[in-house]
Amino acid sequence: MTLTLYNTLSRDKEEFVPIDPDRVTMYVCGPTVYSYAHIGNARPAVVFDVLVRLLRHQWPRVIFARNITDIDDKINAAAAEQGVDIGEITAKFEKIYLEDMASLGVAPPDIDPHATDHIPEMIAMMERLIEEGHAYAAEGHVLFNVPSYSDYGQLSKRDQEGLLAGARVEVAPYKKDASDFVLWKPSTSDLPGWDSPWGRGRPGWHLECSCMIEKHLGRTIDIHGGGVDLVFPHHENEIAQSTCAHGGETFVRYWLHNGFVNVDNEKMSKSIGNVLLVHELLKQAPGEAIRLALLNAHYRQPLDWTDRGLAQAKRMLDRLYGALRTLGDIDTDPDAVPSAEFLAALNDDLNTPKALATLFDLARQANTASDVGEKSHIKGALLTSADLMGLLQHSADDWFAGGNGEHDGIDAEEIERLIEARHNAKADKDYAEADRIRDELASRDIFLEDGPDGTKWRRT
RNA sequence: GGCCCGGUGGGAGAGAGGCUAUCCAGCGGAUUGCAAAUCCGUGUACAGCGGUUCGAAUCCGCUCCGGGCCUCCA
Repeated sequence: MTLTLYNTLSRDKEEFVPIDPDRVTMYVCGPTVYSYAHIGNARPAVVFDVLVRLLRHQWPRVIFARNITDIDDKINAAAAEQGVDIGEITAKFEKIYLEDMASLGVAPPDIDPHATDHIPEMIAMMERLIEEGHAYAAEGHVLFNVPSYSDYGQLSKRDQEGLLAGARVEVAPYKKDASDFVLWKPSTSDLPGWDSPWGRGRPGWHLECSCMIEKHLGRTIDIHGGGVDLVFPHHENEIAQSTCAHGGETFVRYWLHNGFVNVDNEKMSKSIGNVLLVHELLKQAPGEAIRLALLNAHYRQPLDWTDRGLAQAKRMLDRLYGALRTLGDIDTDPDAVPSAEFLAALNDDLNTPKALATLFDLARQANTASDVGEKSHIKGALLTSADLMGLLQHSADDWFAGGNGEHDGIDAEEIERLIEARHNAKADKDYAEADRIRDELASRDIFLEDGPDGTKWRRT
């Protein structure tokens, strides 16, 4: 099946054809680890996790790298404030990031390169760029000379005049051109630094990705992803660095960018105080519901995060798991594959909302099917399809036992005991007692569903 | 100012010239000891105004409104 992807470079959907079908390469900009991951950090992680799953489904070998930025002025500031080494900050928040993403069903990448492990590569690339006349040293800095690369601006569709007109930052005196950007900057003794031909310093932001891509994936990769806010300047600068360091070779063939997450129609920001952290949201809803809420809109559209939307995502999963529960002990078709409609939706530029619609279609079929073979087939299609989106990763019983994440008190054993008591009451036609037990459980957020196979329960 | 996105029923959200999107919520019915779940049915949706067309939510133009990026940002 043909995969089409919207390429920011062409501003159009293109058929995805890897350079080497036996080695598909993809890189996504990962987090700067200086604090807890918020829901905006989670969107690209989840979205590109779905893309990797889809690529793996259709190509034999996919190499996926997502970096960890572990040297950055925000990290330095946090370390200074807490009086600790930056390594303490980055180790702590990298671990938290990985745990939070795992809660959302995001699989770890094949490679997770760290910026501080690639200082020699960065120095080497800067030396190459200086030799080729694309970069220069000045006052302990190394700067990329933007006018030296005539195609600069191709990704963000900006010309260099426009850049100058829009420049809102005071131009440093050591810059040859106002649009030049920093590859390396000097560190004072109180800041982390590494020895270099230009003195003790630390890397600028953009260079690490170019170096880590070159080292781990190659000079030309198939897909590079990240949030739309990275189009300029980060990705534009990556293109400039890598292309110039590689004699003009194509750097990335398909550029993919996910839309922003807003909260109640406002941009998340510390000053507004509406930054939603993943580890806080996990107290409100299961990780899979958060994941579904992120996949309920097309990845390129802006996503407005609301409590209502998250609650809806939870209910949507209730419906899908409800269908699984109806299927009960039916064996999954061992030859199961994702449904054609589902694959077609995902292959159309990762149309996850449409893919979800096909999942609900399967759920309805599951709820109405009577033939065992048919049920087995539907169950297989539902599970394998959902798996490509990282959904339905639990058993139905576990899902309904879990409720909205954190819950108190009553355990499954006691619930089962009360259900047994109610069953006996019903057998004695003592409906008053049966209803009393139902109400008692309901008051503790446990809801019963009588069915032909006995009584099931769910926590809300 | 430059560049780029959007405005779809009560809510979320696909679709992109003619064909039920789907989900959440609501309402009616079936089913149920009562419920829940489920099934069936139901909702005068495409910001406005023009234009193209046999036919426009979809194409074109204009207007209004909202949002993003423009060297910290996912």
